[in-house]
Amino acid sequence: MKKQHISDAVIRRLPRYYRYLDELHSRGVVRISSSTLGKRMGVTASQIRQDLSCFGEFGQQGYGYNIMELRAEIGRILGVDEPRRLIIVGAGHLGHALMQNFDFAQGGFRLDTAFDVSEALIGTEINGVTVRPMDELESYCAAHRPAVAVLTVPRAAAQETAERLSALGVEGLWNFTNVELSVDGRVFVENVHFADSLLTLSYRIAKQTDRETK
Amino acid sequence: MKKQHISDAVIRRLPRYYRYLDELHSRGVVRISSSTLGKRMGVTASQIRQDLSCFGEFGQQGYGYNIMELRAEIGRILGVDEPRRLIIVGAGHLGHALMQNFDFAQGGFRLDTAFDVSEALIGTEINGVTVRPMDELESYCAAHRPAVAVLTVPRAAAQETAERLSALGVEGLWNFTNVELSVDGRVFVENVHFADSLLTLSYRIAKQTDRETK
DNA sequence: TAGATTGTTAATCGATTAACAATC
DNA sequence: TAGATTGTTAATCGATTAACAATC
Repeated sequence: MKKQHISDAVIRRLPRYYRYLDELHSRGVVRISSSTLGKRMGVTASQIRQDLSCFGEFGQQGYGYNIMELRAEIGRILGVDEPRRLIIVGAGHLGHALMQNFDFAQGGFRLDTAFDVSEALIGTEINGVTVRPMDELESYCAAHRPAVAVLTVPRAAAQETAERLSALGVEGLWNFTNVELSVDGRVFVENVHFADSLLTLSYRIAKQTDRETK
Repeated sequence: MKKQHISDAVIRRLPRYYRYLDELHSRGVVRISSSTLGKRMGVTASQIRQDLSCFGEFGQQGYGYNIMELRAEIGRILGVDEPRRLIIVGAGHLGHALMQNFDFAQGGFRLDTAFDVSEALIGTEINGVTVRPMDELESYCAAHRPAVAVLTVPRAAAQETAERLSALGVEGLWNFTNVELSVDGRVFVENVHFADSLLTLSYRIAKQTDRETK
C-alpha cells in the first residue's frame, strides 16, 4: 500500500539503503532478505519492510528482494534515474573540493558549471568544469535552467545569493554556508551544517568524559 | 528535572539553538521567551522548554531566558567550554577547505595539525597549521593525544585509517568519507554523508515534479 | 510440499504538543 | 498586584516493532 505522506525519517534512510544495495550489486550479490539487510544497516527487518512499503511492493515471499531491482526502484524513488542539471555557486576551497572529488552523477546530477567572483578563478577549469563570473549567473540560468545550485559562497553572501538563485527559478539549494536561509517556499533547501554536526560530536565526547570522572 | 537519557533528536536541536542565541547575544539582545525562540527556530515553545528541561532549569517565570546565560549553559552542555585537541587526517581539497574556512574554535576545538601522504603537501603550512607525513601519526598521537580526528582521506583508505586512529585512542571521528565505518565502540563517529544529503534533495525535487505533471 | 519471507495490521514505544499550577 | 512565562504533567500524535496470514 502506497502511503500518502512519507516521513522525513524514511527519506533519510533511503540513501543508505541505496548505497549499500549498490555495493552489494557491484559485488555480484543477487538477493537479500529484509532481515539480513536490516542487520547490516542497524535497523529492524520490520523497519526495512515498512519503509519500502511506503512506495510499493518490491519483494517476494520466501525469497526476499532482488538486489538489482530493489536498487533500481529506490534509485527511481530518489530521482537518480533522470539526471538534473546542477551548478556550483562559490568555487572557493569547498566548492573546489566538491568539483574535484564529489561524484554528482551517482546522485543523479550533472555538474554543468561553477560561478565565482574571484578574477583569479574565473575562466579556469576544475576537473573539466569552467568557472564563470557571478555576473553571468542570470543569463546562464535563463538559458540552461539548472535544477539545483550548490551554495558554497562565504557566509556574508549566503542570503543574498540564495535569494538571487531563488528568483532565477532553481528548485533546490544545497546549502553549505552554515547560515539559516530564508527563501521562497517553492525552493527546497538541504542544509549541510558542519558546525552543528561537529557540536553533536563534541556533546557525546563531553558527556562520556563526565561519566568517567563522576 | 534532569533526564537520564537524552534523545538524539534533542541533541541535534541544541546546536541550532546555540547558534541563534550566539547571534542574538552579539546583536545585544538580552532576553527571550520560549515562544519567541520557538517561532524563530520553527518549533513549538513547548519543545524548547522540554528540550532545555532535560538539562536543568535555565529560565525564570514571567521573564523568559537570559540570552547570555542560556547560551553559556548550552555551550557547557555541548562541551564548547573546554576546548579539545583535533587533527585533520587527509589534507586534500576537503581537508584543505576545512582548515582554511572552518572555525574549529567556535565549536570548542583546537586544530593542532594535519596529516597527509602526499610529498607535495607534507611540510607546507595551511592557515597556520603544518601538514605532517602520515608516518608520524602514531608518534604524534602518543605525544599529544588529540580527542578528535577529522577523516578526510580517500574512500579507499577510510576504514584502515579509522582503525588506526581508533587504536591510537581518539575519542571521536568526524567522518567525511561517505564510507560506513566500523570501529571500536569506544569511539564516537559523526558522519557527514554528502551523498545522502544530496539524494534527499533529489527526492524532494523529483516528488514535486511528479505532482506537477500528474 | 515445507521453509522462508513478504506486506500489512496491531501493539508498543517514544517524541511532540497542550495544558496548567507555580511564581517571577 | 496583574500579566507573563516558566517547568512539568498529561494527552496526543507519529514512528518503530512485533505478529501473522498470505504465498512464493
